[in-house]
Amino acid sequence: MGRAPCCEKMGLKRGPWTAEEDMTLVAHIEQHGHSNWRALPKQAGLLRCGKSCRLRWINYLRPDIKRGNFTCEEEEAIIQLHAMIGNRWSTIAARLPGRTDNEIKNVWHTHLKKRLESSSKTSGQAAPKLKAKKPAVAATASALEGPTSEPASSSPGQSLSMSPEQSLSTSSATGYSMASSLENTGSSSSESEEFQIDDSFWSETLAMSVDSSGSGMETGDTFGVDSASTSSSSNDEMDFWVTLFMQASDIESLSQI
DNA sequence: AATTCTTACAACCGCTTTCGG
DNA sequence: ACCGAAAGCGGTTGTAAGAAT
Repeated sequence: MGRAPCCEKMGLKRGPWTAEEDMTLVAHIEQHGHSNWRALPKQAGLLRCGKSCRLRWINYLRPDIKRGNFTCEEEEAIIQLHAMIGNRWSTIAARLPGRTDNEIKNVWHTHLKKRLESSSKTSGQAAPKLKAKKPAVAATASALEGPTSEPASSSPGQSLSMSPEQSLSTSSATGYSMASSLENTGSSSSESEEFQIDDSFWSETLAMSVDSSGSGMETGDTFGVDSASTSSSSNDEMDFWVTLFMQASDIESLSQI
């Protein structure tokens, strides 16, 4: 089937967004919504393709975006979730209110991954501290951030309600809690191949877990997701499995004592 | 002070999935 | 049931800013 080109490239602007474009996009979405991304740039008078507009809105201009450095809890959550479900950035992002899949992906590739790699090399030793991150660059957005925008440095406890005990007790310094606890259970799989769950697993398990989100576990609370609570049922189902894995990890780590 | 290297992040690309006719 | 359009997603790239030399 003939796939539609991602966008007509003729005359459309690319590259970094200007503050003016941002304001135009925000104003248009606030007024008309974004029911049709394809048509939106034309309606708003932007020389961008709809895809670019959508990305800019989702990753940067949305009012509920939380900017600023990731908290330890958030990083820990990313590491754990990634160990469980792999590169499903949008799913991970759904667990971290205010964070986008793109942002999480970037954080993973830029330092979480490196941190894990270096700590696995120096197994047992604490991962070397990464140098302080530069303050979040919000060049154009800073001009847009109104009084309603969340401060860049929201309180750690606020972003994730997962308690330190919950998040840290299950994890070694490397963050490979799930992997290590599974290995400890006798799983012979190596670190690289542990927890390779294909999509069929998730589709099957999610299909089986209908209504399982009400199983008494505070799944939403696990990561303090208020947005997730209003999202699709598939997120609830994912909640269940995420929580299940984390609890299993807890049990395993307890059994080691 | 100038240059080079490294890091962080915004944005793009292309594939897959979903939806409507 | 089929097809095409649109949206969603993850991988990758480009580049600005900071650090190191």
